[in-house]
Amino acid sequence: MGRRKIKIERVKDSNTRQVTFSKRRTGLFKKANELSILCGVEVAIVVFSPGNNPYSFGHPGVDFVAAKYLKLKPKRMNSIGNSSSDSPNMEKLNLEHIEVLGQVQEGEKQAENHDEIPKQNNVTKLLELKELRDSYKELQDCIKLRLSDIEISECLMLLAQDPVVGIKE
Amino acid sequence: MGRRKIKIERVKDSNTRQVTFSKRRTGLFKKANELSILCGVEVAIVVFSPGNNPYSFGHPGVDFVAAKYLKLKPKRMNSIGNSSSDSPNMEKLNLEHIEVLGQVQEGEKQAENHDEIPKQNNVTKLLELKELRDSYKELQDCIKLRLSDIEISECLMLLAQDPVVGIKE
DNA sequence: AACTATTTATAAGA
DNA sequence: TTCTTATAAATAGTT
Repeated sequence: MGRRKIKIERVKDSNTRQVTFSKRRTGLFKKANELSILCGVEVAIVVFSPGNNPYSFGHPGVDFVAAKYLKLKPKRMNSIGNSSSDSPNMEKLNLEHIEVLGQVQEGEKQAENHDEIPKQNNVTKLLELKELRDSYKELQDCIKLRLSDIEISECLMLLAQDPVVGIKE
Repeated sequence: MGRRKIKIERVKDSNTRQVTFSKRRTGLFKKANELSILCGVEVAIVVFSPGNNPYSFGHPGVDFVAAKYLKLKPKRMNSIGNSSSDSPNMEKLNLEHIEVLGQVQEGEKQAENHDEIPKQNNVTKLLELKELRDSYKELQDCIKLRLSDIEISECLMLLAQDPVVGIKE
């Protein structure tokens, strides 16, 4: 859409990135405004700049649309402690979650115990933070792994159910 | 941008309006996605269709960006929210927390995308994915809760270490 | 859902 | 930063 075609990937030069951000943010908000008028609909956008400054657009207002959207969300279910699933996969997944959760909490409890020891310097705190960070990393890895498993199994299932005859594109 | 130039005003024909909405919503989300990648920034969009159905796009997630945005508004916060300014370590921890949450939500989004593959016989799998998302949410909540505990305990420790003589601001 | 004539957005340059 | 402009991209009306 300019003098040259560009790949959609992070712009390397920080200055160019800021310029691109300004131009495209303007374009995005303009499009959102047109959409809301043409179709008579409510829209809200929030975006943080490369420098982490917030910019927003909303019709009739960001807060209004956000509130309306967030009201829809309370569709919460309990699945960890309460195995409402008959699926063996889910069962395994839940067990795994519980296990990881336990590990995380154990790590955190250790950190808390260290708190009670007469504090001397930042070394203890740093260790705590490191532990906590490691716990998060572990949890994150576990979640990604389990998600991959589910995704793969679903792909296989789709293929089995509905054999590929032709692939478009 | 089409066969003819149009005025930016509410499209009268209801059918045309719905078509315009679909096309432009797709375009808007695509632009938002490009912006977030090109500039490495966080963005969230919520829009309600002419039929009042919600559509959203977000990187790393609508809720994530919304929460970050809404946090900016309450200028007055107490203990937990402000603790970061008293402790460089806490700052790092908070950033890490945000990062991890973002990555988890990114994983969730992948699951959601698979959700949208239109297949009728996948009810069971879809339910599993739904539960998976819910359990992730629960995990997130749990992590947030534990993090609050840690924050509180660190605040108490800092106070014990360094009794407050004066409170700035 | 595709197609395409046009309009619009924008990348690079000034 | 703001303007210019060649070119890429989006889309209005059509099929």
